[in-house]
Amino acid sequence: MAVLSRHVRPDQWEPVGVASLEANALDVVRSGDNRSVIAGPGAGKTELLAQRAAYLLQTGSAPRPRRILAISFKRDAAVNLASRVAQRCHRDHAGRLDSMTFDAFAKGLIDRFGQALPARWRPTPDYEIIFPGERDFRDYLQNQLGSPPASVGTYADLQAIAVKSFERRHLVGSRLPVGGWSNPTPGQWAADQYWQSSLHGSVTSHLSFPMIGRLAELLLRVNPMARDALRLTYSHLFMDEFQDTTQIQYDLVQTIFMGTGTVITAVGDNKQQIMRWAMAMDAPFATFEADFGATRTPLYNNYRSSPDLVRIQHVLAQALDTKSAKPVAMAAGSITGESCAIWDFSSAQAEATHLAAFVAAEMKSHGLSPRDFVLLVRQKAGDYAAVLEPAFAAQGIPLRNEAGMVGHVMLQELLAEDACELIVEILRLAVCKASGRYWTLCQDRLAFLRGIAPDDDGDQARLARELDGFALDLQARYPIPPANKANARSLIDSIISMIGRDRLIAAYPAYRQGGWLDKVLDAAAEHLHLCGAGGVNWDAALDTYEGLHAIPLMTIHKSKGLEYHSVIFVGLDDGAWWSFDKDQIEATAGFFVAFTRAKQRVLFTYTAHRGNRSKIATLYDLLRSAGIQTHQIA
DNA sequence: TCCCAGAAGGTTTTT
DNA sequence: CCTTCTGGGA
Repeated sequence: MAVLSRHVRPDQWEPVGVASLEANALDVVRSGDNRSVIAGPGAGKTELLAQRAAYLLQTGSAPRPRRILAISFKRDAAVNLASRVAQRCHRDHAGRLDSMTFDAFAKGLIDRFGQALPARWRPTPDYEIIFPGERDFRDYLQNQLGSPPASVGTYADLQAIAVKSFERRHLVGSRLPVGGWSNPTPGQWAADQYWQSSLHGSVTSHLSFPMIGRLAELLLRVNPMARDALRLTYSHLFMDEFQDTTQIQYDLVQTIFMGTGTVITAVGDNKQQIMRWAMAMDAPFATFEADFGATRTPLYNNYRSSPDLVRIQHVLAQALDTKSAKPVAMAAGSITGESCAIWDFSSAQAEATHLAAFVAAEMKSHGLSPRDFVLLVRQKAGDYAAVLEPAFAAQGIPLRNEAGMVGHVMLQELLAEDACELIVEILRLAVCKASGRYWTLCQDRLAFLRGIAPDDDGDQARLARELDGFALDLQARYPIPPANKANARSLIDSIISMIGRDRLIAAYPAYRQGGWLDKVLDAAAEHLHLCGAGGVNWDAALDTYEGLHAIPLMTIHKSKGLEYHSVIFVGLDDGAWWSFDKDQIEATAGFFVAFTRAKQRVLFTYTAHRGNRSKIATLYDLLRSAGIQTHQIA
């Protein structure tokens, strides 16, 4: 791959690392104005941003020392974009892309400039972060609020505030007034009381991420110096998954960048908007286009799914947006027979047995791995896992509930933790036979943690010797995986002390707060000892640890952005889709997201035992109108 | 302490 | 849609 640090002329720039881009994508890559890119599933939205970053950096359209800011929702999306750009660009170029989550961006602003906030809104420098579940708005509203002044209202007015919408509507519902609310409603008064006690009620302030977002917006509104510094720093802004942008995020971006020369590219798919219930804006694209004079540019290609699945997707897409254009299927189909069907079962038990046998048979006959399949559910993954897991185990296929808890940490979260990744890499290096690539991985990571430059041969060599010695020692002490949790924990502790706990905390700010690092390490120990049980060897234990040969089970929401050869949606019934009437568009969007994860095949299962199919009849009608058959299986 | 009726939850990310 | 929690009363 061409990795150049000198500039390329814009007219000579070519996309890097992909065969081609469709015309509109290339247009967006080279654009110099604000764009909202609406693109369906599999259109290559992240790839478009990666190519645009490469173009701007390599042609000098984002001129040094100015930078590109890429804001994502989720950590993995932010990391994914950064690594794609790093693959395509010289280190000097890639280093001018700041790819981060919205929350990391807002927190960074508060950490840098927060002390410049007016006293009434100023958090302590060592403020703590409050996560959902660590606060109780019900208790606050019912028990901790005093009586309001007569000008605000009565005690009964306060009790009338809905607990469920207090945070969304009052606490972080709108931009914060610099001098406080001048004529507060009962809701605003209660919100202000909460703000003041969170900021000034104890030695350290306690803030949630939505609150940090609101404070960051206020900070930049009242502090033109900080705001101008950002405008000057960033020549370009990317926003991924824009359909799920919240008002808090939008307001911050608007305060910083509206009416400036910073060029914004917002990318997403309004047909995949499934977060409105969690504060996402109603029509973010239209608002953005109106406020920023952005041009809408759709993408038409689908690089993910077979032509037959793309055809069915289009039927669903039209239910969400009558004007949606038919995508161009770019991937080939590989399934003989039905690429989509509805399977009826007499019981959840029969369903589990049959699905497990089906997956096992498909793996065998078509050389597929369990990771080519996904079991999707609407909600309560644990309930489904309880029935499906034994059936798949009977076929020799482990099932992994991504939302399952290991100790106090969700499995999916645990495996994505930096500390956890490092531990696995070091274990692989030390105890596995084919450990080649882990040497480079560990060496790079440890060099980063210790601040050793890539070209510092002396220190790099010393690090390599230390790693080598540590690996030999570990091999000798743990010839087989640890048999109990205490053993696993002491193994992990010795790895952590080699890495350097302080260095870990310094490099990853998340470990600075609370007992998160210890929660992660404890969960890692628990998981390691469970995976090593039953006298398996190290390779097998670590494969299980990483879920390499397990079929994943997850909710639709967790599957967003992922893709699989075959999608098996378990439970297409009224029970699972209880909220269907509340917001039919959003529910159908969820259905669309589930369907569009598949590259080759989608199966829906139903059993009357779990519920009817009258409330969601429109979903069944859609499938029927796309020619999909229902089969009574067992 | 138990029972009952009505309310609430479920689908999420983030250092 | 079904399950679990909550508060008030016995």
